[in-house]
Amino acid sequence: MTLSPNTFTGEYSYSLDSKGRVNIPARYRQVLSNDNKNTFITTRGQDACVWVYPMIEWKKIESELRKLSSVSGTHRTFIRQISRSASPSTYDKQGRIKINPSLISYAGLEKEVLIVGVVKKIEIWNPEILKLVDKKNMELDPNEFNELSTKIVI
Amino acid sequence: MTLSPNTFTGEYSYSLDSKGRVNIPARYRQVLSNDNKNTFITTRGQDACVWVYPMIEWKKIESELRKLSSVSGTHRTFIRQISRSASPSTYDKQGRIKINPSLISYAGLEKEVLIVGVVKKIEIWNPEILKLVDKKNMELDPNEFNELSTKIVI
DNA sequence: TAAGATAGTGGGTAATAGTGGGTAATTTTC
DNA sequence: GAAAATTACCCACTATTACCCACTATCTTA
Repeated sequence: MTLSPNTFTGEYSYSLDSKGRVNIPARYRQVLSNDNKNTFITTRGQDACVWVYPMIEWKKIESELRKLSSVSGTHRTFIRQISRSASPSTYDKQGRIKINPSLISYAGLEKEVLIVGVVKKIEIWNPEILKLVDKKNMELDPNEFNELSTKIVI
Repeated sequence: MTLSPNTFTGEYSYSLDSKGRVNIPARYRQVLSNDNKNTFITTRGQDACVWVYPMIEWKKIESELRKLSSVSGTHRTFIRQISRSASPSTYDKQGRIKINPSLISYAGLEKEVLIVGVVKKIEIWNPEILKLVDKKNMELDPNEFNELSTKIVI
């Protein structure tokens, strides 16, 4: 099976163990390009979840951040917010990465987690929370969906 | 784990000891390029924190300083401000650098400090103060902030 | 469907990282 | 130039992490 490199789709139900480790689905590891060196960057998602970027993808963000100036207060704050929660994690022989305690509590993760591929990155959710967020979004944003449909054809 | 050299992300809670030393997280030391000779430059941050530059990165700022006439007024003031309180510090065998008393009082540091990687440099905060600053920043500039995040992160 | 291979989970242990403090060397001050 | 203060260097203890091994479940293939 050869899909586009560094592209993630589908969802998987996995478990977060007592040491804060989660397995990255084998399917996802298989599509990683070699220049990622088996490393992901975990960070806070916009929603209440953990975002997991393949290293290569994160480096693009990093280089954009490097271009911002520390003279501007807004830029400084922005860089800090994005950067502080980002930390690299190379997966072990069993394919697991470590999630920081602060990210675990931010995303409200418990033993059972849902891993969702969202094309360029991976999201890790507490399944209960995702259910709620989904429900809320469906009700709230019909306009945005319409707007999206003008941009993307499925 | 192979990240870009001299690039810092993530946050760590460490302690400032009675001799004014703080540990530089091992992760940060590992990504330092060799030409830094284990040396950082500490200086006043624009916000109420201590900025810690790898020596190489600092040298770029120094060369900006030499070109003073060619940069804008605000930039010039900015550079002068951080330049005047800058001092080098090589970390010891345990990976600790020394922070000047004047910087400690400027940043209001106490025993527990928060070390934040902001890409090109490292910030050292009193966690209480950062919390307040965060809160204040939330109220500022939501537009510019959103613009940045849609452009860079999503 | 049986057997081998692959994937996911749990836990033990050696190595590394962080913290505190002592002492000798160096610098500062009177 | 001597005393005091500061600094640099070293050692030791503890907590944390990374690495490894083993077991079970699932998937694949003959």
